Amino acid sequence: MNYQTFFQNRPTTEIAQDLLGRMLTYHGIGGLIVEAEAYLGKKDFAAHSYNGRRSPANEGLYCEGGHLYIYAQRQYFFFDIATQEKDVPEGILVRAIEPKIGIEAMIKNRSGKTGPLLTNGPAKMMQALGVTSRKWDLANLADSPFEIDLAHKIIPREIIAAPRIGIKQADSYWAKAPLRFYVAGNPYISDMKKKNIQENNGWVLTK
DNA sequence: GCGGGGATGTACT
DNA sequence: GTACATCCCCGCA
Repeated sequence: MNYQTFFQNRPTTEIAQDLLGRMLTYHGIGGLIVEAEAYLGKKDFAAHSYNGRRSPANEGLYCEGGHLYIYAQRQYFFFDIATQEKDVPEGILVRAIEPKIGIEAMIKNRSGKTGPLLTNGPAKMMQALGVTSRKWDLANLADSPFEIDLAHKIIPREIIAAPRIGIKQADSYWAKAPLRFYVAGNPYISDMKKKNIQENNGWVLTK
C-alpha cells in the first residue's frame, strides 16, 4: 500500500486510529505513533481550514492525502499529514510517539530530557526528531526524510477517543468533539498520569 | 504532584 | 495589535 491510498478513501477519523502503533521516523530516528488528532476541513471550527480559510500558510491541508503540513506556532513546530483528495482540507496532527530508534539522538536534541518528556507532545516530538524548520511543508511523504511503516503495526489493547487538546472555543461543538485518539495506558501520551500507565504500555502482548 | 503565567514566531485583521 | 492545534519553570504541597 502506498501513502496516497492509505491517506485517502476512508474517513479521516479512521485513518487517525489506523496510524496508532505504526513506526514514524525522520532521517532514521523515531518511534511508534501513540497519539493523533483529526481535523475535519471547512466545517471544523478548530481546524485552520475552518470556513474554507486558505492561504500559503495552510496550503498543506488542501494537498492530496499523504502530503505534509508542517507549521510553526510560537517557537515550536507541528507535524500534520493531509488526508482525502486535493482541495479537501482535512488532516491529522501527530501529537506523540513512543521512542524506539535513535533514542540517544533524541535525548541530545531535547537537551538531556529523558522518558516521556522526550516526545509526549507535538512540539517536543519535533524537537526530539531534530525538525527545526518548515522545509518539508507541502512535500509528499514519500519524497521526504519522514517515513511511516504502512506494512507493520503494533496493536493497541484499547483506543481512547477524547476531545482535542488546546482548543479554546469551549462553547463550541467542535471543541468537545472526540477527535483525539490515543493508545490507552501509554506513558508517552500528553498529560498521561503515572497511575494510568498500563502493562506493556497499552500494546497487545505479542509472542 | 499540581496549577499559574510568561516566553515567543507567524499569520492575519 | 492579537490570537494561537505549546512548553517550561517556578512556587506550594
